[in-house]
Amino acid sequence: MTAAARGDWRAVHDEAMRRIGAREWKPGALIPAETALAEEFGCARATVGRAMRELAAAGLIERRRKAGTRVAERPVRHARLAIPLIREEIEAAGAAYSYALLGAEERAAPPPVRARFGEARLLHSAAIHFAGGAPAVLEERWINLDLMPGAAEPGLFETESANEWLVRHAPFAGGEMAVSSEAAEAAEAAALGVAPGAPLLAVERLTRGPEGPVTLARLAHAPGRRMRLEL
Amino acid sequence: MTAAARGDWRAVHDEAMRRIGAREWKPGALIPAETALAEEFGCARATVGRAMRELAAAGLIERRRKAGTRVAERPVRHARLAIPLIREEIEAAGAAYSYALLGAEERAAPPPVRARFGEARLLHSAAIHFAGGAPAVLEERWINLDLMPGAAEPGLFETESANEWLVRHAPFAGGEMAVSSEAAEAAEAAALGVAPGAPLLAVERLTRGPEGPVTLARLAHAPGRRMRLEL
DNA sequence: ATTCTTTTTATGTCTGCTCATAATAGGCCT
DNA sequence: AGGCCTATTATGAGCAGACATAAAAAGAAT
Repeated sequence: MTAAARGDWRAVHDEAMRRIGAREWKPGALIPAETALAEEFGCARATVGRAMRELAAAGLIERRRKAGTRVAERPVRHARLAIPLIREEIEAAGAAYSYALLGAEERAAPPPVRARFGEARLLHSAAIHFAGGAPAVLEERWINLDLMPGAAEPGLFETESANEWLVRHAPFAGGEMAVSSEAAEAAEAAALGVAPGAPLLAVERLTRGPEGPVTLARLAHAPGRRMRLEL
Repeated sequence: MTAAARGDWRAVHDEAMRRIGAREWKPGALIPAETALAEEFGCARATVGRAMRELAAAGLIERRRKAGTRVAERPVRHARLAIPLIREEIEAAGAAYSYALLGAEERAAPPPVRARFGEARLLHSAAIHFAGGAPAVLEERWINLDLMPGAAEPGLFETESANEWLVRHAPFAGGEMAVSSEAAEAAEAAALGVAPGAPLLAVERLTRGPEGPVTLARLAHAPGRRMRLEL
């Protein structure tokens, strides 16, 4: 019969997922070829292919030409973290957002920063984000002026955070992020209004454009703040 | 001419990405319809569709039937965190892995845990993961015995961590994760061999199967450990 | 037996074409 | 104006057939 309707590849996808979950297709084992599955489900090979592509993207199966498709030995699970603007994050929590720039100037960077940007001219900025008047996040940032010369304009980050300006103006091609827990140093503690040694959630984020690294930011979150991810 | 070769949709994808990055297609603006792009690129509509589907999945564009495709106002960026087994994470860092079970028993859970599992019978377990002999991660876990009755077998987690057993046996349908920075409490500090109040990276992870919540884990990472994500 | 070459095969992708679906836009009636 | 109905249209999905590509398997040559 006509099959199709409103989601044929999804039916294949779900059934395959069920079989994997039910161990009908065991971890590491080969599963039938696309042509065989197409015949079994009474659909075109492309439709099975679509379902399998989604499963592969989710890490549930591994596919190789000629070798065939096998169930992932250990499904590599991924968690997704939505990266909101800090302003939106704070406003979503129902608190009033405000922002204060501590400084922005072209400056020579320390070696660990230089290592990522090479010989580029760099703008350094520091700022605090407040939630309901209380300091929530301390932001320290380096911006590649060779790639983003517009960032050097004086007073640019007085009212809008560097992050928001960059989101609107910087091309994006990828990046990395690292999260750790660190004891607040004296300067950080003073800026955030917490005791020295208080546990901060430190997020370091390097953003790359197609032509190279654009910005490196370190966000120190005050104790009590959480990052939520989905998996 | 024949075009194609090894990735025609990828060429469309990359060119679209370039135009978005270069603001040739402005945020919020409609972009040409699939048919128009297909003509421009000299390929089939399905090929353009494939490229656009990937861009939509990446959050760069938003598509609606009839309304057309528009560039996302503010590209929702997200970072991907690969969730490895703690053993693999430690071994990948070049340290010797070992593991000690502190206890595993059926137990009544405190209200915040009950809130997630409802009336299910729960197994509680606690364990430490060592990297090169030094405590690295303290793991406290609740397992839904109604969904995973096999977890109740005595001695099961003596040599293999609950996490590894669950990865192999528990069906997976989704979950949530939260990361925060917390000061080590007395008991945690003693178990991890750090000073009370030391900054720990606390990861709480709830894993759901198709029939309900399977396990809730809290991993307290010793100071100095980092979580790396890609964006 | 080992190494090189050829065949085979499963996936990856493209093309044209058809139909389905959702939402807008326009027309019609009150 | 306001509300309802219908036509239009961009995306979503499917099918059959074709060719491309990578890798395994089989065969040939040393």
